[in-house]
Amino acid sequence: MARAADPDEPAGSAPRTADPDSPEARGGAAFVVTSGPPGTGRAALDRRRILGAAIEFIDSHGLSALTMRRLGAVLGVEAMALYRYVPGREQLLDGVVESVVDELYGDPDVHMEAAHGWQDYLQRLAHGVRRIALAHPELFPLVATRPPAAPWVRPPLRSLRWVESFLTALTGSGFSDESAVAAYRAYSSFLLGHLLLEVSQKGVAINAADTGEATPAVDPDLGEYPTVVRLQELLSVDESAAEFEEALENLLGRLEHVRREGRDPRDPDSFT
Amino acid sequence: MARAADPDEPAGSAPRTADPDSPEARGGAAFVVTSGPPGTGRAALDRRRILGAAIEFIDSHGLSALTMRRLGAVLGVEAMALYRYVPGREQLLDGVVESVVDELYGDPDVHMEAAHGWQDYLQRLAHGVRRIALAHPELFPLVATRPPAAPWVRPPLRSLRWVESFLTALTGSGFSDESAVAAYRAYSSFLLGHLLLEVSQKGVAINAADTGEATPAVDPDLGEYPTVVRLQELLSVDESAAEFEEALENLLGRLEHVRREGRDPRDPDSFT
DNA sequence: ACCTGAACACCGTTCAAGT
DNA sequence: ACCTGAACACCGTTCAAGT
Repeated sequence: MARAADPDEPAGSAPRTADPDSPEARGGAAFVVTSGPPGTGRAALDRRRILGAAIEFIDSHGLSALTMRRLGAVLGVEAMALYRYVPGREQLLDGVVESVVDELYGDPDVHMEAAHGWQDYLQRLAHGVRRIALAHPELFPLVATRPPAAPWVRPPLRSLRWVESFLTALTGSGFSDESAVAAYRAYSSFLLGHLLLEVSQKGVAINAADTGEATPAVDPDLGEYPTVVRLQELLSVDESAAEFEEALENLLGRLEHVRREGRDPRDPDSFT
Repeated sequence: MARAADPDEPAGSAPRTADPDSPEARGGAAFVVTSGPPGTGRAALDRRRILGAAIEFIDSHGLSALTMRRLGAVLGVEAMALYRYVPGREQLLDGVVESVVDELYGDPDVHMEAAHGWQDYLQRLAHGVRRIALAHPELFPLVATRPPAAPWVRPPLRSLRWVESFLTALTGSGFSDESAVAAYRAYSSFLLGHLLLEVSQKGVAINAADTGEATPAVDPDLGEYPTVVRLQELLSVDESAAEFEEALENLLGRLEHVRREGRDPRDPDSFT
């Protein structure tokens, strides 16, 4: 009988209280990660292992549950040991984001450079980023939202390696410098908007301060919004994949226009 | 100067200079908000006043600095007093987001319904949202990222009132139900992607766990990225306003196409 | 009716100390 | 060389108590 019965709250947002007695549970038994055969988890600590554990932890418990102490527990170590490999929690998160974005390099469907033309390249890159977003829905808001290394680096393509790859592919395919840069900007905005909303719609707590709460469910007084009510079924249909495809093709078409004109896409008749 | 909250300093734990007795200094003098003539700050506490103070606080100190205790201090009250008006910190943030989004209703340039046609309406609405984003750069990531009331509500147009307004305007202007919904989705993605990136580029710590740190500045080994180096100046030019305009007009053009065809915008020849 | 004091169960982080 | 114990300065939140 740890706590007195919750006084109210129909949708109890009660902070998860761990059994204060059990020393095992100190780090939160609910957060123990299956670590393979006994002994496996004892591997030497290093930065890569820590980042990997953090990613796994966020994927399964949400960002807000990630605590230095709990991450240590998952790795079989006290929180303080992590500071030998990572300067602090903020930098840990930066490392996690970098790590996740770098997964793209291991993606066999996304080869650098444009062997089959720039449109093919941007297609594969976009789908690679989308795969990452869907694989780490709890993490993608972080990718979208952490301050980039430089002001002109735009999430989600937030590593210089990808910016370089993008720009060389385009300038090497007939884009002027100006239009390559403009294309980078448009492409980033497109990816960020679509993927952030797709990931959010998937119902994940796309939330910087995630409470681990379930879906907020429908709303109270829908009576005031007749059109919303009438279209509710249409609104609930998930067409993300097709919409992503369509918007991507539209964007590529626009960029092709820009490329052929060889000038700035803000020019009024680039899109007439 | 004045960041008095420094928690560390190698010199060990010499007794903090701040007088622990003084109730004034408890919340951290660095966060005291000028509250007009003496006595003004003592106004009766209520939910609206609390939300307003929270918005002001986030605008000037960043999200991560917002603490129940500090917010209480700003309002001349202990943190515990806030719980009489707000269930907890998470719900405070939800209220803040709702509050900020509702600023749109007070915007004289954004009237509901489409007196001058749907394109004019979507134009004004987009610019209204953009004004909000730029007015509250520290807050916009929260608007973008908090879980919406229902899965089909898409930030940044995250109030049912605006969804209703959007959908009735479009269905009343010749859009089929399907294309009105598709337009809502495309419009949301466009706004979210562009504004999140614009706000981030403005250099604000567009950061859920903002450290109050300065800009990360340029990068280390730029030598490996020759194209980035060559285009760095172009990359640093801020063309956000023009890019927003261009992308918005392009989107509206696409939607007009969809409207005239009266069918799904995913149809392949909507955009040829 | 409205606010506070004191307390609880956490945090991130430091540092001397153990092995 | 690598990890831990203990401590510090915070958090959010509860609840009985004050006014």
